[in-house]
Amino acid sequence: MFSKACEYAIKATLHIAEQSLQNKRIILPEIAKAIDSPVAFTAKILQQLAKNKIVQSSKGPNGGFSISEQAIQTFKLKDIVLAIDGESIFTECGLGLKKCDENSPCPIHHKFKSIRAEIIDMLENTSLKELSKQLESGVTFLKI
Amino acid sequence: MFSKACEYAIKATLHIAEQSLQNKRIILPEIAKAIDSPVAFTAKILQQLAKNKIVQSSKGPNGGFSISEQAIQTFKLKDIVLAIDGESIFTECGLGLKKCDENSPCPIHHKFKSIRAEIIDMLENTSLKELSKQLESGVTFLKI
DNA sequence: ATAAATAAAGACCTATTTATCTTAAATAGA
DNA sequence: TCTATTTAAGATAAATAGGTCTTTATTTAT
Ligand code: FES
Ligand code: FES
Repeated sequence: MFSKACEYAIKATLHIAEQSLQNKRIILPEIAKAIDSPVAFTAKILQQLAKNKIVQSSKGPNGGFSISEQAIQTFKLKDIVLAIDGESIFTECGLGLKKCDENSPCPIHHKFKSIRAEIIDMLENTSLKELSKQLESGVTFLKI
Repeated sequence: MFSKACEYAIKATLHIAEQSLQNKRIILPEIAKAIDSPVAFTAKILQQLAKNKIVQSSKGPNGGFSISEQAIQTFKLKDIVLAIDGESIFTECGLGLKKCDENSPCPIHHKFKSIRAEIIDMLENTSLKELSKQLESGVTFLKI
């Protein structure tokens, strides 16, 4: 469903959010450890998230990554997916036709459309808050 | 959702089915043309479909590919997807955890589970018959 | 038998994604 | 100001997915 980069992006963002809810900054190597991801690749992804104002980065001692309470409440999964994977998941044909078009539908268009609608609904309506709270309370996990 | 190979596999199979419903064999270059796919790559995919007994191939003049009426009625999308992409779509964690496990769910597990169930339902319950009939009657398309 | 038409098989190439490495920039604190 | 700590940026490398090419095997018709 998502690229590896996007998977890491979601996990990293949620881990940062979990820490930020406790007013803690967190540095790259600890993020990578928490989500079981390659450090340097994670750095690239966090750069992109920072450029997209989803996370905030700061350099130097006591630096690291954080997310504002405001952002945790307003950003949805959709925002991360758009920032990393673009809009393909929202628009593309399930069989790879050049365009997903109601007027020349592929064989699975109608069935795929409703599944895609569910995916979009999930991405649009799932907030970072909700997911990071669950992480904090220990009912969900970011690795193994 | 599917690999490129799997997309081609589904389209090729449906085109062959459409032809077989009219008792026509069809040769590789015509399949590739009908589904707008690279010929040599399509050949590889058809080989795999033939090994998995989803399509039938025959060599030599008047050779080509076909599917039995029986197969058209009994095979589902699921069979093609399993043959080409394996079972990952049916089992893997939406965030790439090593295992999708109810007992240590990732943050999107519960939401993803229901979407995945819909996908599986679609793949298990959509027969080649149904889709190739729609193609034959011109309400769906395999390219552009 | 021979030639033509077809798919099968396997080696090869290319593009994209995933991942790493090296250097630079910024910041905090001594 | 100097050093340590952190992210940013960009070049590079490795792995995977996507795609091609060449040769072989099989079949049909002449
Ligand atoms: S045309 Fe294929 S999903 Fe819409
Ligand atoms: S654990 Fe991630 S989808 Fe089940």
